[in-house]
Amino acid sequence: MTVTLTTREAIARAAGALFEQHGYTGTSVRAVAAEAGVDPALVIRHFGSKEKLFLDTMDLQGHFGGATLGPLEELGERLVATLLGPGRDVRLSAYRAMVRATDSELVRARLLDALEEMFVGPLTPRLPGPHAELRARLIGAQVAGLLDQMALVEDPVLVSVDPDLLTRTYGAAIQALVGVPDPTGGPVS
Amino acid sequence: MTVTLTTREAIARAAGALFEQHGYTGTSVRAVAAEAGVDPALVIRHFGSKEKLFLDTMDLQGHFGGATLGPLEELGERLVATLLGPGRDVRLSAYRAMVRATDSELVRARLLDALEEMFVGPLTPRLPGPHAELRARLIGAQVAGLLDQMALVEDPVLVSVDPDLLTRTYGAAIQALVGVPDPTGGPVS
DNA sequence: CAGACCGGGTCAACACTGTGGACTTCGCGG
DNA sequence: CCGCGAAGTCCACAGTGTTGACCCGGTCTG
Repeated sequence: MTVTLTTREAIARAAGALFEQHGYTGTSVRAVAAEAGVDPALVIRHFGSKEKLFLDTMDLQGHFGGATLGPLEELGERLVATLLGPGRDVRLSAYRAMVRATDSELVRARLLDALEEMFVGPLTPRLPGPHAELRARLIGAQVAGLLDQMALVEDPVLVSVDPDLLTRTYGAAIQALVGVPDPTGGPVS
Repeated sequence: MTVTLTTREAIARAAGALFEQHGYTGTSVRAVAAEAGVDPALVIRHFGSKEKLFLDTMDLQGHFGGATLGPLEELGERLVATLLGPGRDVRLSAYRAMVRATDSELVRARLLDALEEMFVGPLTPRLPGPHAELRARLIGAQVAGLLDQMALVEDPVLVSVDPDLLTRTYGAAIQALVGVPDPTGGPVS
């Protein structure tokens, strides 16, 4: 319960909401300013540019927090389950806004950082077998692919399919890159 | 060798080049007009809007033409190999431009169409086992994920890794969704 | 043949964008 | 009390997509 709100916070809050809702190009600096009850030039003065405002506002980190830590046998399923679990809409919105803004090199760098921090870092030392780092990156790619179809393309089949089925099916595909067999069987079991 | 070029063709050609090079928001209608030696208002008159010009110009279809047709045992590898094969840069550029423009509902619909035409349609009747359609869609998601990391995020490791290794490794992961074992062994063989 | 129509092309304008610079106002330390 | 820096305001600039009015050449019709 923040009773008072510094203008900077007010701007950041308004920006976060609008960016998630309408994307990067879809929200104007003037709209953010209006929502925060502030002069447009002021938001630039505080954050430097619309791009920096976007980066300061959106945050992907921590969205897959503990999912890479548990037993390797169910890593695939756990990743998908985390993706589809609580906060799913926020995750999808954030990813959508970020990817659509990849014109910006800073945004690309941020996404790459997120990949390193969420997948490559935690997973590379844990994966058995050769090319562990490459496989960690490709696991990230698989997760990105699912996010893609759900958040960007909005495939109606995927967004409405039974989450458990999706978790088992796609989880098994991810498991193929983990290199540790899933005790529950293959994707077509 | 087209000796003469209708203005409409000239505009489309200029637009295609600029969109691939600088993306949707990165290229202005005025820039396209200048490149085509034409008045900005004319390109709108011919194509209706910048959005429609983009859609008329970019084309994803046929990029995975025959890859879904061969034997199922090597489908995964064949998909990745096709992706990385001749025309790779064009494919990546087109995908990049399309995804970054998914603000537009028309662009989303087009991407969804491409998914249906390139994966769901050809693959669903061929995949053995249950949930064939879902698995076909998820194969599309996997391909999209790889495209993502290469074209959008531009992961330097993935773009420079040995294509054969990438083909084998990621191909095996896709193969897990095909449901037919790859005779060459698993991803960590 | 005159006149109407019509598609292709030009020009100026609109409302909007992100951003920079000049200016005022306010709170605090010397 | 003075001054100084931060916070906030206002206006202007260059650029965006798009529109409407206009023109001009050819073709079909009366």
